[in-house]
Parts: sequence; C-alpha cells; structure tokens
Amino acid sequence: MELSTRYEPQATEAKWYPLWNDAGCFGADANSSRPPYCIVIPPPNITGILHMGHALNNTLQDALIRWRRMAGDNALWVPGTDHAGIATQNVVERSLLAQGSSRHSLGREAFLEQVWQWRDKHGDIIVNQLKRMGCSCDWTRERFTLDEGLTRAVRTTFSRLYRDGLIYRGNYLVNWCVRCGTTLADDEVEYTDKQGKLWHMRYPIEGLPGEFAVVATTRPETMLGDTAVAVNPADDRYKHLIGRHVLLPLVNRRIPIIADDFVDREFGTGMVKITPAHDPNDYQAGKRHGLEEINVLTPDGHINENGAAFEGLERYAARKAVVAELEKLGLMEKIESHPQRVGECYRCHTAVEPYISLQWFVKMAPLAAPARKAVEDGRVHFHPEGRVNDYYRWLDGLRDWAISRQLWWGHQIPAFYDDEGNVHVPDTDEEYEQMRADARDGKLRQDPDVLDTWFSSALWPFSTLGWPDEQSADLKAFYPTSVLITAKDIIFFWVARMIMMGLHLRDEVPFHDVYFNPIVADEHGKKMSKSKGNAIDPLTLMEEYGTDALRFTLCAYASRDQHIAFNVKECEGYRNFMNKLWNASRFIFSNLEGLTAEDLAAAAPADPAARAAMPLEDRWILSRYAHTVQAVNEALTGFDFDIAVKAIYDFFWKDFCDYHIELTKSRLYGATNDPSPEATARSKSAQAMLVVILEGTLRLLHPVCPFITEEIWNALRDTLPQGFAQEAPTGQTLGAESAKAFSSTFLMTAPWPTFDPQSYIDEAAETQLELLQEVIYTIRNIRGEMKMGPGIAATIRMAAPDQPTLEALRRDTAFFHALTNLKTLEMDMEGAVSSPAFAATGMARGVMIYVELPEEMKQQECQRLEKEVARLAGEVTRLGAKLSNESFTAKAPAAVVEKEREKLFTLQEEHDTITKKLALLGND
RNA sequence: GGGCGGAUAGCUCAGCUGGUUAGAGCACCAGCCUUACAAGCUGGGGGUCCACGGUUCGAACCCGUGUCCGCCCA
Repeated sequence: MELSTRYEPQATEAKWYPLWNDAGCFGADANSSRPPYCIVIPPPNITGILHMGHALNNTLQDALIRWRRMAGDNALWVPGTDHAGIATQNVVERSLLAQGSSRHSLGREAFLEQVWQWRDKHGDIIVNQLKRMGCSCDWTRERFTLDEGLTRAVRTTFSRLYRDGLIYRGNYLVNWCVRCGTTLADDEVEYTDKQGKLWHMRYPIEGLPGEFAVVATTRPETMLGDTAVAVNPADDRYKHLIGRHVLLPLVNRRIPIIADDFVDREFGTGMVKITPAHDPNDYQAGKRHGLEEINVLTPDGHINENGAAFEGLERYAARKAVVAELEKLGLMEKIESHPQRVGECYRCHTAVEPYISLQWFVKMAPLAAPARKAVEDGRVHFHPEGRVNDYYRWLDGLRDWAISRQLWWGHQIPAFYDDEGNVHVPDTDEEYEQMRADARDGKLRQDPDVLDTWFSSALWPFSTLGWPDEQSADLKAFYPTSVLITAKDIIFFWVARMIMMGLHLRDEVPFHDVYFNPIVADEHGKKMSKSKGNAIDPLTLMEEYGTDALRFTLCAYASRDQHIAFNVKECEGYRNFMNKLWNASRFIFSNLEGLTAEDLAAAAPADPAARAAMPLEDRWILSRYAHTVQAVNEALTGFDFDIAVKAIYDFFWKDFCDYHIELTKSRLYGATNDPSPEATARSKSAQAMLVVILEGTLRLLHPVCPFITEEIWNALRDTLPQGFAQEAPTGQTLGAESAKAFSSTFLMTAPWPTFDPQSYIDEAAETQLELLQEVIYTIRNIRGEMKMGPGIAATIRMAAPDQPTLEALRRDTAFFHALTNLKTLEMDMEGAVSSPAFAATGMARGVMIYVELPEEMKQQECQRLEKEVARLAGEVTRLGAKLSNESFTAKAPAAVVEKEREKLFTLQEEHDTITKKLALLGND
C-alpha cells in the first residue's frame, strides 16, 4: 500500500465518524448485563459555538467513555443542549429589532415560534462541532432542556418542591437586568472593577440650620428613594444626631437618622444614606428598622413616578440631573474618584440594578444540608479534592434562589392564579392540562414568567434518563451516573444544584465523581474571552494540526493544575507525534510479507518461561509495553490524563521507535539474504512483535486519538493476510489478543488490553537493555564530540569489568551494529583487550569503551577527558563529604547510605580510570 | 478585604508520600537527505527550582513570612 510520508488528518477525520455512527457504535443498551458507565454531557447552550473550554471538557469525556466502552462497560454518554433562556431570547430579539419588530409586537406565541425556528436552524451548530471532534455520544438519546420529557421533569419538580414547602413566591430585592427586563440569580451577576465616583451629598438636618448630614454614594440617583440616614451607634462624631431627621433634598422627604452596626465608620463620612429598595445592605437595614421601601425605577431602568421632577429619565441621565441639581443647590460637598465593583448581567453585561419585585424562590437551606453531607461522607468525590472548599463555602453562604425570569423562552412557570388571587400549582399532568385549559378559557391565569434555565439543568442527570418516569429503563440502568466532567467555574451554577435535586427528588447522588477540568487561558495565562480577542478557535487548530493532535494536546495539558496557559506551539509537537505514529506504521506495513495468523498467534506468550528464548529486544519491549498499559490504566482511573498520554508518547517514540524498531531491522532484513528456516523464523517473530506492539498501542491511544488510530488499525488489518481475524486463535499470547481484537469491525469497539501487565514485566531484560543503551550512548557521545560523522565506520573495543557483563555484551553484539556505524567491534575482559594506537575513552556501567581515532584528535580527546574528570571529581567530593558526615550515616536509612556508598565507589573508579587515561595521553 | 491555586531551562509544562548529577517537548548550537519519518535522526549547551527564614543527616518537595501572577467570593 502506498501511503504518504506525512499523516494528513483531513480525509481520515471525515471518514470514520459516519461509519461509527451508522454502525451504532455510540449506542448503549439499557438491558445490558455489563457494568454501566455513564456520563451526562454538560449541555452546551444552543447559542454557543465550540470554544477551547468545550474542546477540553468534551475531549476528556470522550477519552473516558471510549476507554470504558473498550474495557467492556456498558458505556453511555448522553448528549444534549440547553435552551439558555436569556441568551437565546436576546439573540432572537436582536434580529427582530433589526427588522423593526419586537417580541411584544409579535406576541408570546408568535415570538416563541420564531425562537423555535431559530433553534432548529442554529441550535445544533455546537452539536455538529462535537461530532467533528469525534465525541462518541449516544445521539439516539440526545436531549434538549425544552423537550417534552424534560419539560415534564421541570413541572414535576416545581410541584414537588412547592408541595414540600421549598418553593415560595414573594416580594424581595433581586438582581434586575434593565436591558433583559428580568431578574437574575445571584450567580448570574458578574462583577468587574471599574473606576467610579463617590459623591458626597449634603442633607440638611432638621432643627439644626446650616448643619448637614453628609452621605457618600456611588449611585446618587438612588437618593430619590432614600428613607433614612444611618450612622454607626459607636461613632462619637454622630451620636448626638441619632433620632433627629434630615430633609431629603429634591423630593423633600423627612427621613430619620438611625443607628446601625453595619455602617462602616471608615467609609466616606461614616454616614450613609439608606435606600431599601435599591441596595442589598440597605434592604436588610430597612427590614431591621421597619423603613419604607420606595422604588424609584421602572423595570427598564427609568425613574418612575416616585422620582418627582426626574420621572421618565433614564437612570444615568437621572444621575447627571440629580448631581447637577444638588450642585446648583450647593448640596454637593465633593466628588471623589472611587474604585468600585459593578455587577453586570452575565448575558448582556448591562449593569444590574438591585430591584424589589415579586418573584418565585427556592428555599436553599433544606436542600443545601444534604448536598453538603453527600460530599462530606464521600458519596460524591471531587477531583481535585481541594474544590470541596469552594463547594462548602458556597453552600454555607447560600441565599434563596430566585428562579423566575421575566422571559418568554423557557419553561413557563406551572403556577396559576384565579380572580381571588389564589395560587394553584398542579400536582399531576392531568391537573396541569386542566389548568392550561382553564387558562385558555379565562378561568385561570398562568404565571407569565419562565424558570431559570439552571432549574432545568439541575435535573439533567436524571431528566435525560427518563425521570420522572421511575420505571424508565435508562434511569434504572444508568442512574446514578458515573462521573461528571465540568469546568470549575460552574461548580455553583449546576454541580451543587444537581446534587441537591438528585438527593431531594431521587434520594440518590447524581454522580459518584466530579472531575473539574482546568480553565483554558491564553498563553499569557489570561482567561480567554471574545471581548479581549485572545480566544483561540479549536476548529482552526483542528484544521491546522488535526483533531487527534488537538485532543492529545488538551489531554497533555490536563494535569492537576487547574489552569492551562494554552500555547498553540504545543499542538505542533503532538502533531509530530501523530506523524511519527503514521510513519512507524508505514514502516511496519511494508515489512509484513509472509506473516501468518499462526505466527502472530504464537507471539508474546504470557508464560515467562516461554519467553526466555526470545530476543532481548522483544522481551524488553513487552516489559515496557506492560508498564505503559499499567500506567495508562492507573492514570485514567485517577483522571490524570496528562500522565496517560505522556506514558504513551514516551513508550511509542523512545522505546518502540528509537530502539525496538531499529533493533528488529536486522531480523526483518536478514531473511532477504538468507533463506534459511532460522532466518525466516527470526524475521517472522520480528514481524509479529511489531504487529503486537503497534496494535496494542493503537488500542491504548484510541480513547484520546480516535481517528488516526482507527485509520491505522484498519490499514494494519488490511495489510495482514486475508481471513486473518476469522482465524483468530485463542491462547495466552498478546499475538492472540491482537488477532482477536481484529475480529471487531472497528478499533473503537475492540477490547481494551486486558492481559495482566505483571506477567510481562521483565526487570532482567530491562536492566540488560539499559546496559546496552548506556554503552551505545557513550559511543554516540564520543562520536558526536569527536566529530565522527555517521558515514565513518568506527573501530570499537570494550573491556568488561566482570564475566557476567562481558557475557551480556557478547550476547547482543547485533545491538551495537544496529545502532551505530561499526567497522569492527572487539570485547573482552579488562586487561585482555589490546590497546589501540589511539582511541577516545568512555565508561558506561564499568565497561571501558575505546573508540579508535586518528592521532591528530589527541588534543580534543584531552579536553574531553579533562571535562569528564572534573565532573567526576566534583561528584566524588560531594558524595565523599556526604558519607563522612556522621549524622548522615547514623540517621539516614541504611539502604540510602548503602546506595550512596556504591555510587561513590563506582564514581571513584571511573574517576581514577579516566584520570589515568588522561595522564597517559599527556605523557605521549 | 477573604479564600484557593500557581511561581522549576528562553517558552509551555512534568517532578505523586523529602534520599537526583532536577526532567520532557519546543526553541538554540553542531553533525547527518543512515532505503518509516527533515513534522525526522544523533550529539551538545542551557536551571542559586520567586525571595528570606525555619524543620531535617538531607528540601524543588514540609512549615512560616514576604513578593509577583491567576481564579473565585465579598
């Protein structure tokens, strides 16, 4: 097969997804007896497009789900989207505005029809992007928060909570977005630091002509709604004023001067104005002191009828007007610049107003306590564990949750009012339908508001599985789900609420583990945002480097650190890895001639005795492979994605490509010149081993890099003889495991490596090969430093320090020929090796190595040895000092001391030997 | 202001329970088109592990203080 020397991801990535999907590879089976493994996707919102956070989050989910699926679990990844009440409504309203229309001119029904149209047209953009990334979601179970089933879940929850006394309606101070015309939950308000102003205003004190109460404020227009002035009761400056009244300017209202502990004596003048209807602190103070709450704003942010002459002014225009008027009256003491935090709507970034209105709330305290306990007693584990502190702190400081939104797009609140003002909340679907009918007939009126989108998100882990139908097969099979993977910035938005709802409604936690994936920032560590213009588009990266490379990069970044400074350059390195994988595979494909199913079946037996006769490099690579499988299993189990991918990277590139493949070449090529049965057998064993390792690595890597692995794996099978998989042999060999894997249609449905890594770990082979590696490294090092190009064949002699080492070297002389250009290689015991005319000298594990060189290199060799002696002398001194320190030898563990002694002994020997060599050279 | 996390090579990051001569990739330097791969191969240079104290025979790692950066909350 002719393959390009470079891996080109585009065609591969386009090819496999539809094949997998059409073959039903993504689907889970609710009736399976295999152990369930379920992840529900954090539903992206329908107005969203894929950003780096999504890319990371979904790569990790896909890696886990593909891993568990291969490992034999009944793996289900439930996909879906959320309706994003405010965001979606905003998008459609903007386009209506552009057409000179509005939702109000359309009316509720027609408007909703438009939104649905918009969602049908644009709502699956992000879903398609997830598919482009390779996400193996079960699309037959795709959900949308406004689906009939999920809507029923929302209605059921509302009734349940209402009946349980956990939902109530009342007039309270809430966060109000004047642009969206809706209330917001506390955590939907984002705060930014701005340079604002602090206005010091004078309120004339009644009965004390010429004296003023000077209050400082950042929002002067709210003074129209002031109903008191407050001082700290312990503030001696103002004690005498407590109980007096001031005359509120502009509106001429007589309001009291009260004392309250909450007043900060250091802030401003130490006197504050109290505006209960427009400030959270003042609201509380107002309740404590029974103050009147005077609302001065209209829902769209204009001054209302309570604002006297300022009625009708927009809030910022009113601010200017109020300030100008006070200045004119000489009531503005001073204006300072003042840093302040401004709360903004998380969807439209308009400054939020604290605003009193009639809303629905969820009582949080009774829900928070069990949710806290579930994490405390380990029914839900957080990874990294430290995140529990955020969770606890949020739960502990929780205020009731404002759930009604003055929007049309969403779940309309299932509460109905009759003419007497009674509230009716249906308990059943039948009651609900009846009330809807009554509402149409005008007998009842349904609450016009909708529920917070997060209200439906909180139900997602079970609503997607069929709840409230307790008999749902999916619910029975997959709830509680296995793990939730999410970004930590929505820990409150929904992790906590899902736990609360899961516990309250189903008496069970919604998931056993929560893994918080890191936040992806730009290369300078700054959070990515559209407004900053530092956002990286994952689709661009996929096009440039390939999806697998991007996925690999994201996994490599997903360490315990909760912050990723994403550097695009990293993708390049892992793109190169994909290319390496590709080219190693090409090499293997072109060297499989003559390999049979029997050859493969016999390869890599689990029985160590059966492996004893195998070449060192094969025993070694199997041991390395076994370590890698073990490392990957452990890493994925512990959500250490970076460790998993780096283990594969190092194994494949450094062990397999750099050494094992190179070492098999002589066996592979040997058969072409030598038709003997022995040579053929050697060649076939090499071929089989290459297939075993490549095939196994592809399976290990598949969860992270699904496309390239599927491509190569299929190409590998196609390269093998016809009927290969059908003859899949059984038996305790990795060759048989690979052959069996090939009976799967796809790699994605092939089994995860299940052999016991322990049985393939071969410490003796590893130690032996490390000796050879060190020797070859020493030779290459000398060649490099002595400017001996690869074209020059070297004459090498080695002197072993002892008989076992000599035997080890002699057993595998092919190793040296394979890895460096040799003319002659001689080896013997120390003393038995004849000294060459002139040679550079090196030592590796006691083995003396001579690389013959022309005499004129003597100068360079002296320099090289001097450097080496200096290095060794330094080490010897350091270790000597350590070992002559009595407190070290007395207090450190014996094993540590012994290790250091041995080290010193070896170093001392090397030092002395090299010193002698140097002396000899100098004497010439 | 409170909490959490981070600070290790020019850059991006590993370094798990203290016992290393502190690692990788990229970048850099030198040499190689060695019949899988120049997106490659081989070798090399490069770090008072933020600072200062402390614990310890021994600290990148543990404790304290400070500085800077990031995130969250008020």
